[in-house]
Amino acid sequence: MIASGIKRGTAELAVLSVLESGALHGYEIARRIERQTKGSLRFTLAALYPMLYRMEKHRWIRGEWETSPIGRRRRCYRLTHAGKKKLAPLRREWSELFAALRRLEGVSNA
Amino acid sequence: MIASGIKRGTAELAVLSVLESGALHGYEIARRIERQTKGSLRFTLAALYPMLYRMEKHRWIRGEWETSPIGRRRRCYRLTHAGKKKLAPLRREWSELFAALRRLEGVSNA
DNA sequence: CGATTATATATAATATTCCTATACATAAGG
DNA sequence: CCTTATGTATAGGAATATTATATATAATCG
Repeated sequence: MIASGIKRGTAELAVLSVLESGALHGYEIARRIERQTKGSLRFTLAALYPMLYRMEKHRWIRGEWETSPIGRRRRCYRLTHAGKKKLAPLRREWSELFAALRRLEGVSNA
Repeated sequence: MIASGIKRGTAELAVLSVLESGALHGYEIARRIERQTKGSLRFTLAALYPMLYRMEKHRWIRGEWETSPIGRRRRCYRLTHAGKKKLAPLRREWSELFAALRRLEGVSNA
């Protein structure tokens, strides 16, 4: 797993990315991030929930309570229009960071 | 410039990277990072100095007071053996983070 | 000749974002 | 019955960046 100090700031991008393909609830968001990154990126739920609340406050996502097939209540989040618009510049900024670190020879060019 | 939330955690890698090619003092480290990344990555000196003290405490760098040609006192830092050994795994971890974000389609594959 | 910019280091107060620990509640499997 | 999985939620703390401030000197510009 990638150390906490290094992955700092990635949660926002990760959440927006996994929500792009459809609505998910918090617990499932955590699993998707872990699975899709093959375990490299992993967030505790204690980190994820406050992040989701912040993002909802910013109007990038919107949560709705629903009931699962077995009767569990859970909060399902979907990207808002503002959230979709936020993704592109966020990705650009991350790409720029990677380019900057490559220029410092901080990471490989592969 | 890349926003603070995103670049969080890069300072350590950036400092080690610019020190790899030779000893530098704090003020110059800040300039090198900014110049080499074409302004993408920029740290305030108030962030850099405590970072240098931490890294010296960890024995990754060692500082020595010297006097510049015009008589200014400044603290010159160079990588220690431990600091050089730290760079490789740190770079691997950052590469792994980039790969993880690409798998989430959070950034371009370019 | 005075003001600003550049050089150089240092600390205090604050913000953000992650962590561990804890709490609650239910279902499924061994 | 006990553990693991499913779900959401908050408290307390750690790490790393920010702005603001302080000190001190040299160079440059109007």
